[in-house]
Amino acid sequence: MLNSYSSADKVLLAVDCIIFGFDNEGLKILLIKRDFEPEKGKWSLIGGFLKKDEVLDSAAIRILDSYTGLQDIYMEQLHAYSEIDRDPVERTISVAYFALINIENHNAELIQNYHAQWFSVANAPKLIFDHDTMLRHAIRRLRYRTSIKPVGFELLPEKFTMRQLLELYEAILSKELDKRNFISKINSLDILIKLEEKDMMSSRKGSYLYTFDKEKYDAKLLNDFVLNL
Amino acid sequence: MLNSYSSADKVLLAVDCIIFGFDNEGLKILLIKRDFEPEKGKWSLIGGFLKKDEVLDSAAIRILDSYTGLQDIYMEQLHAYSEIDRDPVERTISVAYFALINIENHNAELIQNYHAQWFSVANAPKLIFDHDTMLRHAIRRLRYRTSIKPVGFELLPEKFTMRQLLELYEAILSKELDKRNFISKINSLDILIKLEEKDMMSSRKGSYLYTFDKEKYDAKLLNDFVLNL
DNA sequence: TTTATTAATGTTGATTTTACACTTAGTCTA
DNA sequence: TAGACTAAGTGTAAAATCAACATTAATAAA
Repeated sequence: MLNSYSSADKVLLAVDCIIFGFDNEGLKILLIKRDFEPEKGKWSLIGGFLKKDEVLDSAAIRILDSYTGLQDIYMEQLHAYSEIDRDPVERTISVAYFALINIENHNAELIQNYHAQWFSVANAPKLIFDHDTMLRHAIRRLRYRTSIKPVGFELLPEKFTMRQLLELYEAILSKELDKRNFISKINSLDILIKLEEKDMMSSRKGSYLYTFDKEKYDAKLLNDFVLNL
Repeated sequence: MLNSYSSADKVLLAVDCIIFGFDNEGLKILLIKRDFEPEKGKWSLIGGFLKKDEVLDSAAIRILDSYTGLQDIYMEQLHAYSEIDRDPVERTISVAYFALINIENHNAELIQNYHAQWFSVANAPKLIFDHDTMLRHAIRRLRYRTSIKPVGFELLPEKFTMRQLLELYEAILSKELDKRNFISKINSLDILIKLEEKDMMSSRKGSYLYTFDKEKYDAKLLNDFVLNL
């Protein structure tokens, strides 16, 4: 009978995380060198299995924390992957999540212990199973998400310059943007605070630091914006 | 050990389908009156369990077919829902799919046997479990999807009038659209064939029938469009 | 042939988007 | 301390797109 619970099959459920970071070299992902079979020694997304009494979102949070030591991170469910032989060991359905982290904050020691490593998205190694597909989908989703929600800031330090923000969007979209047009579009969203403070690292003149004004953004109770870059 | 397959928990995986249809009354969904416990007699999305050697997409196709007799239907995975007690009988994770069907094509006898029924999306009954959430998400996704891909046509007959197309988009977006602006935006996509034939049902004058030009659309090898209505 | 009904069609002003280059501030060095 | 260097900061004009709006056309019924 179609709807009988008892006769239905149970399956393994995994969670794989596409962990994005950003630095002055561009958009990065955190990968791990598998130290167990199958595909030992190959590069892989960071993942784990769902526990019986755990919600998918929590599993993703747990897995991210265990590899990076980070909490309170922006994560979003991407898609469930279920090809029969996607994992050669055993039938496993994987629900992919992507995370946006400030690359400076992760626990370096932890990721070293796990043989994890940051790779430029542009020239990441071939990944195991269907992880390349997951990554491709994650980038597509990231482009969409950053065009309607203020989540790009998750990838930057608390205080950032307009140039950093510009380069972040350029990295996400894989295309060059016009500086002046970009700045005026960002300013028209009216969600940044321009600080007194300047960043003196990048130039003699120094450039103003900005910070995302979450209170103001939330107070608008608004629908998503449309950021056409 | 975190990555050991054998010690990981297995869970039940369900697939629930949000089946959209459209007629002159507006956007509809197909619901079923549950004839088993729990929540017997309540309205529910159409669903079933994933089989051991089945891919999620196939399960969704199988379930849709079994309730409507339809094949070759546009379906898209929506999201995986995993709240611990979402199904009170047993821990079940459900992957929701939505389907777009031409409402005239379904097998009426089949859906009658299943006590399935079409409801206006606008005033659908309260659904069991988290199915209301799924429906809400499906509508949001449908709005997005139809704004970038030519999938709205899936909800219409092979041949349709501009008025039908307009009313479809109005139903999807829950807002009125300007007829002239709508038509010129649609025409600028250049993906419809205007037939000689007219539909004489709706008026004395009759209105031209159109059909979606899939060949032309595919031939463009293009990225998604942006339909700003 | 008049009437009634829905289909079909274009223009204008407003807004948004794009393309584009010079000045400024501050540090370094000669 | 003057001049050179470097990235930051800033505005405008032309083009494209969007939004608002009303009349004529075709046909069947009376």
